[in-house]
Amino acid sequence: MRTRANKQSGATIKDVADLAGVSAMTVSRVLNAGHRVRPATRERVEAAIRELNYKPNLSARSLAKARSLFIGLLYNNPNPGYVSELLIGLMNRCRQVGYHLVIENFGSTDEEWAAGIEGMLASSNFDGLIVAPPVSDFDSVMSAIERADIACVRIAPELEPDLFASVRTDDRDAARRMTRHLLDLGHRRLGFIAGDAGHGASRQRLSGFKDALEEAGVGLDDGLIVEGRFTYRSGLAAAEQLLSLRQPPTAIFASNDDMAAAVVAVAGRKGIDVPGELSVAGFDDTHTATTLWPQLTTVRQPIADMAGAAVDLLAAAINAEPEQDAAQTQRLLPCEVIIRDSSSTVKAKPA
Amino acid sequence: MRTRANKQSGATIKDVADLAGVSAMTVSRVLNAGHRVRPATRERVEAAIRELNYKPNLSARSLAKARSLFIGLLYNNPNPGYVSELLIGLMNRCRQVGYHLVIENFGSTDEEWAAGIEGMLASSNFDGLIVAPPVSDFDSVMSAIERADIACVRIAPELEPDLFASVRTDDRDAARRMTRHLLDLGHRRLGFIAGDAGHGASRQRLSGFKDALEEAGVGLDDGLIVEGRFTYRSGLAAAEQLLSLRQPPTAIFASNDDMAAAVVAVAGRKGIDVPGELSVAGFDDTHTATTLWPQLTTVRQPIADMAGAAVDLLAAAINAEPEQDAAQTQRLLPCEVIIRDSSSTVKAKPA
DNA sequence: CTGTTAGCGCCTTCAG
DNA sequence: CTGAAGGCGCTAACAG
Repeated sequence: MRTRANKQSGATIKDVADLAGVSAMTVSRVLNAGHRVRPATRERVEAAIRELNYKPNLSARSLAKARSLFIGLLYNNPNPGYVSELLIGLMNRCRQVGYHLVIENFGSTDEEWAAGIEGMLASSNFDGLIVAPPVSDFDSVMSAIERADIACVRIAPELEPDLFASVRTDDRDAARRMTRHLLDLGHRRLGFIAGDAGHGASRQRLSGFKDALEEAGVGLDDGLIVEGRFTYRSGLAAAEQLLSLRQPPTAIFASNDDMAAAVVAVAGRKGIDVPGELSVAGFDDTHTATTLWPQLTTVRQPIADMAGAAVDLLAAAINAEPEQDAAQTQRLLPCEVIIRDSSSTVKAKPA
Repeated sequence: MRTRANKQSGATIKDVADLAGVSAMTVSRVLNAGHRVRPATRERVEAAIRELNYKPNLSARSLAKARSLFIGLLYNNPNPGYVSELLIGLMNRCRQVGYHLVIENFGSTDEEWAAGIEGMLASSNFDGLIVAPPVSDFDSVMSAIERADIACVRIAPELEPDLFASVRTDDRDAARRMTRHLLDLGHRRLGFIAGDAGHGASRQRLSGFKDALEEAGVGLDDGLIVEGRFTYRSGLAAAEQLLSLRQPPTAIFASNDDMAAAVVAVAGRKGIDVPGELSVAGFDDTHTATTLWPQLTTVRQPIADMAGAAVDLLAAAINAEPEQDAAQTQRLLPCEVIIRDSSSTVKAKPA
């Protein structure tokens, strides 16, 4: 016979109950770990579940619990690497926790979102929302969510950090540690390519760079700090500027991988060996970091961890009693410094 | 008071029925477009739906229809750009059609999948499966799905093309058109960097290149075809080889963007201007294509279209009567040739 | 600790 | 063409 998409393909809670000689309710209880169940009965039920390879029907559960079990992801991020890792992290954790993830994307500007968000909130029934940057800083979106009184977690928000729970990475600390790595290799003339000043992460990374220099008692040379715009092309210009200095740096720390890749390219054109004569470090550990040769020493954001934390936080918010709007939790996750081939100890330049 | 995750946040079918002065059944009918409903009644119902902003409860619908409304995506692809675009495309279409997408990933080898797939098929209840490459060519996976008798669509399969419905891009045609673009620019000495011969797309792209040459009556010079392995580093070696030729090509078509980026890098080191003295074309339109400078002329796979087609095909398969296992549909989608800054007309080399 | 009762919101089936 | 009854699988709420 055909089994495809028929009734319940597997066993139902009733089957398990019968086999275990208990009522469906008891099975439900061992499943949901709420009420206490006598160990012996629990055993029998669990055995029956295994034997029948019973899997609860999510639709039925969701219907009975009056929870959609759906989480919406509001996002719009031009960086595919970030998105895919985020999505995968979110989905994995969602699956573990029993939620399903639905993607929503209304465009790239606050205005476009403003047009769509209200309707979405009214018509979809999400148990909660996870908002990725930069949407997590779109005014219209966040206030619409607030009005709708729906559980929400923001990822890497920059504005109003107390609005909803949030998860973010510690970019400043990461930049500090990467800089220390460069210092430990013996470098003293360190160049830094910042991102656009308007970007919060940009400022954090620069601060971390300065922190490390200060801690190490290495003087800050403003001429060695140039501003890029996170693009490859801006990195080209910045690298050109730094490497044309009368006394060029022996190491350059770029605020993202694209700009670091540009540094490697410029060095290549100028016949400067990386990492022999110039160490290069990036930030983000994107595809290019390992694509490039030499592979880039860079900072890896714990995106999967962030995703997991976001789901957990959201689940907590969904289950929390609305009355107790305790202070919103904020999780700060550490990044990882990944040392690859683009950084090495200072070598005497064979000028 | 609190509306969060309570009962049904919005209106139910009953509310709509009451407002329209009909029974719930009638509402259900206009919703599901099955049975005929008198135009006048339909009107009233639709008005009520709009007025109440009614959205059917998916869980209830799924429960009643005995369909999970879940689609599993079996995937494992190291390329983040591909994954994220695919995911987004799939989810968007799924949402339109009323399905939910659940990701499954058991690892990167056929063996790892073999270990997990059976259990998954037994315990999850997907209405259907979409299988992305390279999993779509894992023997153990495909035969397990066949045994489980579950609806399935494969994306870009290479082996046994008739097994299940499938969607793929026409890489050969795309390569042919890109090559023609280069020929149209006046190039006659065209270099080609192939991917690993084991990869089907690789062979397709090379064939397309040869097709175009033949059509244009340009002789094939085997010395101008070198094999890479789709990696940046292998592209470096290939470019080095091509550009060291006594009579180097004036244009190089690489089988993917990473290798094309490597060509640009090597040209840079050698002081060869791109596109002034050398035109470069890639394939895939990945992030690097636009990150790089000059931006890469490349081929864009219609990934979102493929995703949409895959969902549509799957929906059809799910709703089809199992008896009528008609010939499996295969959809072949055209790619787009994207002309950017890395290709231009031949210029006299200022040797 | 466990069972009973009564739905969740929608759709199938069968009457009108 | 439309309505009434019943159930999908599960879990609250209340007994015992």
